[in-house]
Amino acid sequence: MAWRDVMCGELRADDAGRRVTVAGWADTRRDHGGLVFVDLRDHTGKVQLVINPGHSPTAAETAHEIRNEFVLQASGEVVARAPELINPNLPTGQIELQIDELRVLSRSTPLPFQLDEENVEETLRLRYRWLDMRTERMQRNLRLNHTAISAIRRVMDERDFVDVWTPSMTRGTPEGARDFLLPVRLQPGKFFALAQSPQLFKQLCMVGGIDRYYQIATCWRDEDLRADRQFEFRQLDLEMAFVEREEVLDVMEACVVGAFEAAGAEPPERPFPRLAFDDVMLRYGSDKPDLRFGLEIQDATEVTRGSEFGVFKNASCVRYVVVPRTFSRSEQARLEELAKEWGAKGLANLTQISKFLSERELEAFGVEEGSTALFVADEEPVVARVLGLLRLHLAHELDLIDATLDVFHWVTDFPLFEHSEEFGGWTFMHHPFTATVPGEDQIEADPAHVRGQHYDLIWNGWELGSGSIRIHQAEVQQAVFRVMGMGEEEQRDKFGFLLDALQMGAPPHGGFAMGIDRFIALLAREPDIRQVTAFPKIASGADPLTGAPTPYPDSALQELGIRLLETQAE
RNA sequence: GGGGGCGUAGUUCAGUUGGUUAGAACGCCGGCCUGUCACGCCGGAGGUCGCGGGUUCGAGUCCCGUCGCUCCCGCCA
Repeated sequence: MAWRDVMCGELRADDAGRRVTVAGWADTRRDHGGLVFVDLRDHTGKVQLVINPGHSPTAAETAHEIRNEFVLQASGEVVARAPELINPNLPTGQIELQIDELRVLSRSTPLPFQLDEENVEETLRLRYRWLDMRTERMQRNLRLNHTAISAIRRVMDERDFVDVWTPSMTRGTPEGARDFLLPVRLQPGKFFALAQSPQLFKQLCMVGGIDRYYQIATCWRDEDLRADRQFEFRQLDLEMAFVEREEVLDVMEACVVGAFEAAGAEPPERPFPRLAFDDVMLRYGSDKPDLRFGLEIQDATEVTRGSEFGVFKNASCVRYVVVPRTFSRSEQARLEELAKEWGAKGLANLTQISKFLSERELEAFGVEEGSTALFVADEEPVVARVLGLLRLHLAHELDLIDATLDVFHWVTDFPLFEHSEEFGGWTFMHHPFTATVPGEDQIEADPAHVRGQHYDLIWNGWELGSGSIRIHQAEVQQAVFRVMGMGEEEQRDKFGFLLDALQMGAPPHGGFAMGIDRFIALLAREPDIRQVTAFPKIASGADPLTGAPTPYPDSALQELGIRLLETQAE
């Protein structure tokens, strides 16, 4: 006999009279001594079981044993409830099951936390994730995860993308994020790296004539964990041959809209706005600005050139935000303290420095009564970053964000290179495979001003992902490597296979990679990706469920040619 | 590597200027209960106040250290 022939949440008034068998978890029991009520739950919902000793004495005897989260199988007749007994809070509330057979399939010890309790400490939820997964929230999130990915796969299918599997164990990329290293017994002293992304493999697929590649690819990066970052995460990774930027953006927008529709949410309007990097850095101080609120940054550098105010006079960049309220002395001090934490030398309030400023300057700022202008003067990147973070901080603190909005936009026209203090030279801003927006001849002549055909997708200030049109000519790729200070030998060593491929008939191509987990967290209205991940790690980098990572015996390490430092050995 | 927050019963929390036996709700255990649906009523068990040290006649409360969790900065091509 089948374990069940109907799901708990499916029964309705017109099922009255049917004899059914249901199975699921005891959500709540109300034991009246004689009569016992049990709300039986599965992922579709709950249904009330009525166990009446007059109707079935053996079932009633079993019913008194039931505790929370026991797994039960129950058979009986679907009975319409009398009008005064209907429960309007339950979709199945018009009926109940009059039970004549009841089996306990599995018992449960008392739980470490109650499933309906809110604010349970997350580490405890993760330690017992199998319980947490029974909650409506986690059921909804994990199913949304599936729904969204299914919708995206449909978009990919419709557009003739081919799902190609690429290796997880690959060659390290020391320039990027920190690699997870993987020692290998057959090659002692050498390491694979877990793929940070399938970037180079998908480009090789283009050279290989796949034409349109995609993959829901797992990626690994050994960096600190955050609300939007885990060690391992999934990307919608795609690449297209013979393609222009707009075609890539069109595919990505179709994926986003497709996922929204599948989730039953109101999709954002297409096309998403395209904003230039220089523009967003100036106005929002970030390359992933949250556009759900204003507080735009204003530039004052022209006006303050030659200012009497020393702080302004000596700064290469002066910018400010106007906040529609005033701040107390202590509030101002707190903001300045934050600005310093973010790297500014100070945070000037117009009312406090006005006596140092000229008429011309004061007029140019034109701040209204009841508003506050906050200035940062420094090198341009510092000013942008600090005001960008200040803008976000104030928006949260002053509750300026309309949480019902979904603002998608693209950021385009990124610089190809940025100057690196750390390396004392040029380094790429996103990755070194991005094609330029004309001006290949400028790559070496004027690296500071070369723009890459790179684009980021932003949702409410979260970077969902990025892509670019790639370099498909070996000479151009080598020019980029040279700007980064990479000699011929190093190029061959690290990227010889790519350069070889680019010399054997590489089509123009481009693509994108979107962080699926971030996307789904936002779609689920969750504050972090752990809430949409079945078994995430906590911020310390451990898995509270399995206890991983764990030490290994010396014998295993020896086989891999690894010896721990004394400080690490237990 | 740096900064902020938190840590009291199984869970979520309260705990006054430092003062007698550290409380509540839910959960758990026992009893009663045939129309409840967050069932109700009666009774009960349950605490290394994260850990270590200090100040004090006296510390959950103050100080120092440490551990854990968390958010942010750095980092994340």
